Amino acid sequence: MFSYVEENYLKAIYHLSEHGQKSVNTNALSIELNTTAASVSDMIKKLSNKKAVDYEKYRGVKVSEKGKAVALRVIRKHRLWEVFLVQHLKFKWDEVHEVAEQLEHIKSPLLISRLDEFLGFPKFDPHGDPIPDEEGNISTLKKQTLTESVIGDSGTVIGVNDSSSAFLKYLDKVGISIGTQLAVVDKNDFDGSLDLGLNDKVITISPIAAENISIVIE
Amino acid sequence: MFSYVEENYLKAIYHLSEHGQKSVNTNALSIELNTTAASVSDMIKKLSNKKAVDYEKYRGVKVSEKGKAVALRVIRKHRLWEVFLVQHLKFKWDEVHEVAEQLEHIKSPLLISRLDEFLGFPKFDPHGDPIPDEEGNISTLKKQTLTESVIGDSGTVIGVNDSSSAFLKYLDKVGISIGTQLAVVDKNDFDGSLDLGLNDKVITISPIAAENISIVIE
DNA sequence: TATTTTTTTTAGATCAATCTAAATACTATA
DNA sequence: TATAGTATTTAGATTGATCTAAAAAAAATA
Repeated sequence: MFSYVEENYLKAIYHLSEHGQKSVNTNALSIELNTTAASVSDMIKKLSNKKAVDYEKYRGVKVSEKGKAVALRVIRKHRLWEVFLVQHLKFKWDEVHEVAEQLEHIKSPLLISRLDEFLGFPKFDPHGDPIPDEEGNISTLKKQTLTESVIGDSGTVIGVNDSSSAFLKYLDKVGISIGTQLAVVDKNDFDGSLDLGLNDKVITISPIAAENISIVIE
Repeated sequence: MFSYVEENYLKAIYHLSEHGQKSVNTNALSIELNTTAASVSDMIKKLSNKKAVDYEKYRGVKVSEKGKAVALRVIRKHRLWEVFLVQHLKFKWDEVHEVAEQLEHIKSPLLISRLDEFLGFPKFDPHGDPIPDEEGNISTLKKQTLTESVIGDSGTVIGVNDSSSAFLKYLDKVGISIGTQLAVVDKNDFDGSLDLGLNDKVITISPIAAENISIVIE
């Protein structure tokens, strides 16, 4: 139905439009996709004929409902593969993008539903971005770093922003991993450290660690 | 270096030539690749310019050392992904081909070496075909069904030819899975059943089960 | 061996995706 | 509001992969 290239255009339009809200101009797309404005113009015309985008000449472009569904399916695949790469193949969170860009175009609904199941139906990717479900529903929960959190916030760890082995080893030692439930018990202004409640105990982490741990509030 | 399409041609040439031995004719390739003889002619010329095949007009084509290396890398990826799909995503052995045809073209050496490690460095895919290593070395061990085995043969289970859930449940019950070491202790001519030694015990399986279990002799 | 049949290659076209250069439309500013 | 500047689209070409139809070579057969 949609080619590899068309899928990439729809994904880029969806992203640049901030989830399909505002319309996207040709130049922005040509930069995002590393191509020329002329090529973008051509492709938009094609996607418009296929009813995947709403387009008025010189006025920019938006994804249609149909195009949005395509984009969300591709994003879902991208993020599920990222989870697989990080959690099972020892990729660092900053190494996954290029490979996921390829894997996201594999066409097999069975593959993706099985992968989702294998991964335990994750709701966020290793960067903390939400994974759309099969119907394209996407969580509006926002990730935040522990630095941004306030006393009383409690939620689930969904990712880390530093994937050095030193940091990962530290996280392992203090008992934090993806999925860990925790609460911000206190913030110590004098040095920026945080007291976190996890399970029954309270641990203290440095501001540097806090900056690199992302949670979603539930 | 080589496009998706070029990789598929090299793989097809390698397969039809029986591991690069005999030369392959245009018509056979056009059937294998579901295309026309004219297209094949064009592409062979291109691959010949890239030194991936040895080609003389009207005389057929063979993979060069370079082309063989490409083909083996693609085959390696295909078979590793098949193992993943069957062992971790619950695919039946006869459902994997189409998806593996796509996955085999993902370009990332890191991905493949990590996948290999994740899978435990398997030597055979779920169809019993050997998986080339990173250097393109490929086992010459031949798979055989237990039906073809003779008394005294001992080896490792590398695949099953029936992936019905009934059969898989049966295998689980009798303690046979991929990787199981077993020996053919006896064959009972009157009903075709086999006595197998595995671990310390001896079990008897029907000729139907024997037909559907493949091993390699070590 | 001459002729027919089959296989393979070439010639020329098409399609998707891209490009450069030129034309056109919008926007900002004097 | 005219005009200079920027953004966008169109025109026309290119590249990779494919096709059909015709020509050429090889193989089979009378």
